[in-house]
Amino acid sequence: MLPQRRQKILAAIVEQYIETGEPVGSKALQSIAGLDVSSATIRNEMAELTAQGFITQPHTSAGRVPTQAGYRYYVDNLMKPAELEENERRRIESGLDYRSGDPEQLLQAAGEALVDFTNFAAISTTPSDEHAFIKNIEMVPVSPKMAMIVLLTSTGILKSKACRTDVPITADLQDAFSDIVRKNFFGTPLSDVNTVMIQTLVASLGAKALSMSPLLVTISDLVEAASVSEINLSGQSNLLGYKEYNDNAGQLLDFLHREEPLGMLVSATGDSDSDIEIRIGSENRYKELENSSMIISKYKIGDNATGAIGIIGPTRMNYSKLVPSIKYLTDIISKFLSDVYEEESSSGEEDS
Amino acid sequence: MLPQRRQKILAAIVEQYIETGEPVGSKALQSIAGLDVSSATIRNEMAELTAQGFITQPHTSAGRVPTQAGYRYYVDNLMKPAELEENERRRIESGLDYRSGDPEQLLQAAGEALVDFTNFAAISTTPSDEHAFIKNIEMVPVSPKMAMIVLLTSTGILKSKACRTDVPITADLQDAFSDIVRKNFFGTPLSDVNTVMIQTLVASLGAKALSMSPLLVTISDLVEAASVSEINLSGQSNLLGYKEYNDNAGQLLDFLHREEPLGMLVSATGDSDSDIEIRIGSENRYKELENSSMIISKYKIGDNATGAIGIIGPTRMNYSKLVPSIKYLTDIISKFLSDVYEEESSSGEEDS
DNA sequence: AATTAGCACTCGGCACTAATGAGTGCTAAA
DNA sequence: TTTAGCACTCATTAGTGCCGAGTGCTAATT
Repeated sequence: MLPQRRQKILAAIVEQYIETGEPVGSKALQSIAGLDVSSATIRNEMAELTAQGFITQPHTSAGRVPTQAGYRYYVDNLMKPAELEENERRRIESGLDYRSGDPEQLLQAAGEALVDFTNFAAISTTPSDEHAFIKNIEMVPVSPKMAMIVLLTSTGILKSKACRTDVPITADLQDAFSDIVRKNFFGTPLSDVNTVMIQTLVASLGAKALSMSPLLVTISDLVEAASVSEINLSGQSNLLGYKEYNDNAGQLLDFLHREEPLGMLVSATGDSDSDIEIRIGSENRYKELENSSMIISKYKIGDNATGAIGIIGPTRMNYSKLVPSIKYLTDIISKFLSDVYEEESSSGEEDS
Repeated sequence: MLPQRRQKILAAIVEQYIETGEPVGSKALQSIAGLDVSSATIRNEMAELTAQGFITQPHTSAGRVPTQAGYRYYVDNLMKPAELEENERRRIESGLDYRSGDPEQLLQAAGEALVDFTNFAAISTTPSDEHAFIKNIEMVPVSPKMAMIVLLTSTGILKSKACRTDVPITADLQDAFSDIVRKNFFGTPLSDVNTVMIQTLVASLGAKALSMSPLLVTISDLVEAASVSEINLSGQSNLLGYKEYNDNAGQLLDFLHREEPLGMLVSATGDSDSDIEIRIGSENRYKELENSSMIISKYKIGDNATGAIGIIGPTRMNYSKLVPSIKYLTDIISKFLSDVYEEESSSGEEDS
């Protein structure tokens, strides 16, 4: 635990640097930190802080800049989350007009809202729920030998895919299909649908197997697509503006463009007790992000389904403002989605 | 019409500059252009070309660079489109695995394919068809007072939206709904569905009006969403790498991020006789694009539905390679989509 | 009349230097 | 323990001179 005065100085350095982006010197601190000591005393303290690794100087004759450890200490011990103002709340809310019931769209919109509000890049995932089950499957003929299969899950995910059948689609075929679907798929957990299950089912169909097979395979594809939680990234171009990325912003954007690491980033959330997580610089484990921070928050639908939403930006970001903003957004999302999908997520359990 | 030799020189300048990005001087041209004349002669010709506005020099002691007019002349008169090699064709095709029958996804994938292939940004629109009609509407209950409405159009566009009803959803309600839908919407052109039509319909329902109204309004929303042709932009971050955008690439990305002008850009396609259009620099009418070129190509589904796909990049792009590539991609898209949706787009007309 | 060799000229880019000033660490006094 | 004072460091900026690629022009050549 740092002595009181040194804490004050560190906090002042971090906050000042976050605001201006310039290294902050002893003179400037004198007036900011509200300490009645001379710049020389502050310099001594700064020397200590430097020795402890909380701040550095970009070059000998410059002011100090927080190190990663400095930010970490600030976030953990010094920062007091700002209270959101009414108009800020409204600004966040206004971004997400929840017209369509589609969770994927809501999360997308939430991402955009964060982008607008924070001027950083936003990342979000659609809900994933290991207990999600199949709510409905419809078959819609679009041409003599072609049908659209539509899948709806208990978490509100809607997926569709065209499917070419080997035989013409008749009313009989449609009836048979909806029969099979009703018996074998309604209420089935997504995780239970796999290649083996489909093959067993096809085998049991006898004469109908030939005509049904492509349709059932399509269902399997759809379930797979619905199981994977999608990751949305938006507002990347905002990052260009920050001078900390200066010339090699392209490198960061390229990194963010790849899907895999993003998944890791988001899914890593969870070890912390609180549901908001701040990762500073190399805490992100990827060296492309060593100058970036993430603030990621989990949302919940009922007790099972979860997803995450957050931002990515330069380490120099206004943590004390952003944390409550993201927390607030997460609350809204949780509420929205729970309102729509929670009720029946439990009422349908009897079915499996 | 420029004299033969001057044409050769202009072509050589354009091609060399496209390749290297450096201003090209008289000496370099001597060896490239395959002309047996001295550099002095070439200089004279270059002076002429400069006077005619086809090339400029960035500064007095530099080589020449094509002007916009120079590119235009090259594209119109000198360029011979490169023959695509087999592996290039494969590279383009491999990008778009046409698994889902969704045109929106196909166009998205096609955009990505172009991004990978060209290293520029790609832009694409989903098909729009003034003769498109409603193929199917389904209602899927998701909770006691909540249903998902799914709309499928004759062009394969699938839209869905959650809808909260004022009264509990009963089997009766569902039957009534599907009855109304069958009678009033199946086969109806999208353009016929509007607020007036919905209101008239609601008015005619009598007792059922109250329970049906929100559902029908949702249909109207969906039709609207399906009518608007969506614009996809991808690969923006590729543009960062090009030195012609150097410091203000962010400005271009911001511009591309706004939707409205993009729509204008794509929809402006059409006056030309061929179905591929090249717009160089300020021919794009937006000053944010004065250093950019677009190559846009229209695809067709049958005779009615059309959309466009193309690329945006710096004016210094390899036109002779890109034009056939994009043409090829367009052909594939047209074929794919026509295969799936053309047949029934005509077979269903009897219904309205 | 067209082409070419030769030459003076232009100007961006690079390397080098000097001046500036913000900010530090250290020492000695309070 | 705090503070005033001072020498020192070093990024930044402006100024200077040189180099060389490439030009335009002129006069000679074909």
